[in-house]
Amino acid sequence: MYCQPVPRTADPDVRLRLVERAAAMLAARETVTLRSLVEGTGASTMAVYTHFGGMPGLWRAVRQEGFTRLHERLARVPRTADPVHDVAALAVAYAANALDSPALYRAMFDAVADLEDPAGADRGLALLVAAAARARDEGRLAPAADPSAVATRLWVAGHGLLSLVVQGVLPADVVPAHSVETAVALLTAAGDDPGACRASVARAWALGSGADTGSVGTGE
Amino acid sequence: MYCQPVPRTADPDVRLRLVERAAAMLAARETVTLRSLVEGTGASTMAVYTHFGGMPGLWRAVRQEGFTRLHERLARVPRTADPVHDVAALAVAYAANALDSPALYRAMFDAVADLEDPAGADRGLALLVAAAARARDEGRLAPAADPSAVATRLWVAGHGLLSLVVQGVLPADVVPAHSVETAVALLTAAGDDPGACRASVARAWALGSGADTGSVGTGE
DNA sequence: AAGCATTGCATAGCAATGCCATGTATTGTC
DNA sequence: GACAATACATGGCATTGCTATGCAATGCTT
Repeated sequence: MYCQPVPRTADPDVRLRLVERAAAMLAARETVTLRSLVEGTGASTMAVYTHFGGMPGLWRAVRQEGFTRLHERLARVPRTADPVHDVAALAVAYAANALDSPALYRAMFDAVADLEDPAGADRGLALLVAAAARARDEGRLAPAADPSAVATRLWVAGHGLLSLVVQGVLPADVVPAHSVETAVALLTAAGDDPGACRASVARAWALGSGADTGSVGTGE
Repeated sequence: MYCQPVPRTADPDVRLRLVERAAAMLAARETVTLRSLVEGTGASTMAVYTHFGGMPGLWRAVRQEGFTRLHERLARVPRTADPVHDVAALAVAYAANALDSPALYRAMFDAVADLEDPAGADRGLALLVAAAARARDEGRLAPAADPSAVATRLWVAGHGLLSLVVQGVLPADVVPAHSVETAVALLTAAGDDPGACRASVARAWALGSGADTGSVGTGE
């Protein structure tokens, strides 16, 4: 294969280009191989080795990019006067992110224990923990409720649902109803009033479909 | 590589041998390649193609075997007078199965939509649905509760937890506590009495650690 | 019982993959 | 302006999944 002699200085950031191209190929359902990845970028296969040390390193960077995008999306969720609504809104954004790029979501959790910056993946969860803590502090959850535990349960349940949807086991249209029921169960168990809880959670999902946080249900 | 001229008749079942060897290699954390798989079985690489059509077919058979073993384990869970306890006992067996062979569990859900017999994977869930239906019929859950929906929520949450544990994101020792809290929340939301529900679920997990259904907590 | 098609597999070789040794061009520094 | 360091292109290597070919054993047919 011939690579045009692109000037050295015109090299904004090969790392970024390669990671984004890998993510784009994932989204396009193309198989990402070393050679198919560099094809079209004007780079040779060695670029992958100088920047990532090999294909495992590239995948690590791709997963990191996935968690970065997830965090950015979660951070865009506005804070309202209803903390339980905000907890659910974070779940909506999480689901929308996964359904918008299911292949990337799969790749993220393919070897999620192997990341460049493991703390980066925790930052998203931290937003959920903070929202849960606010719900407790404002009296919606029981004073003894552990925000970290509640957030973890929500995240674990959401991940289970989305990983199964992303793999085609469950259809995408079950996500809202399933999420609402599970979230209401977990948050009610944490002390919230059942009726108020359902209202808050349902409102987040109703708003989520079509809002700028990304619509849920247009996945795959 | 030399393969001893084993007599043709002495061929109990190459399919079974290959699938079991693949599962054993997964458990031993060895990478399963076409050649490393057949090595030691006295078979050549062609056996994989005559029986499975290729490596994807082998993996399909391995996943099927995983779901078969899971179903056998779930079917061994005895039925007691407490249907909510039985629901939780199925969850205990499910978790024990996953933690006993984490690599197989990962492989099962690696492409779970691609199975020889998709209905085989549903048979395990059917046991959980039946237990939930009994809990409703015996008055533990609300009459309007949908056993299928309740079972699915339990399974989805359990899968989320176990897939994260199996990948090293969460430690295995959080499984019992997390499972109890989530199951109590979901079953209480379905209508069970909070106190009775917690007692039933906690008893199942207390018995599960060390019973012949397989101990939970000795994973990896 | 002899011929013959079928089945199951061993051998060997192919294309593609990830990886790396080597050489080379560009950049920054003194 | 020489020099070291960096970044990358080239080419080749081992391994992977796969398959074309041939052979041996089995079972059916007559």
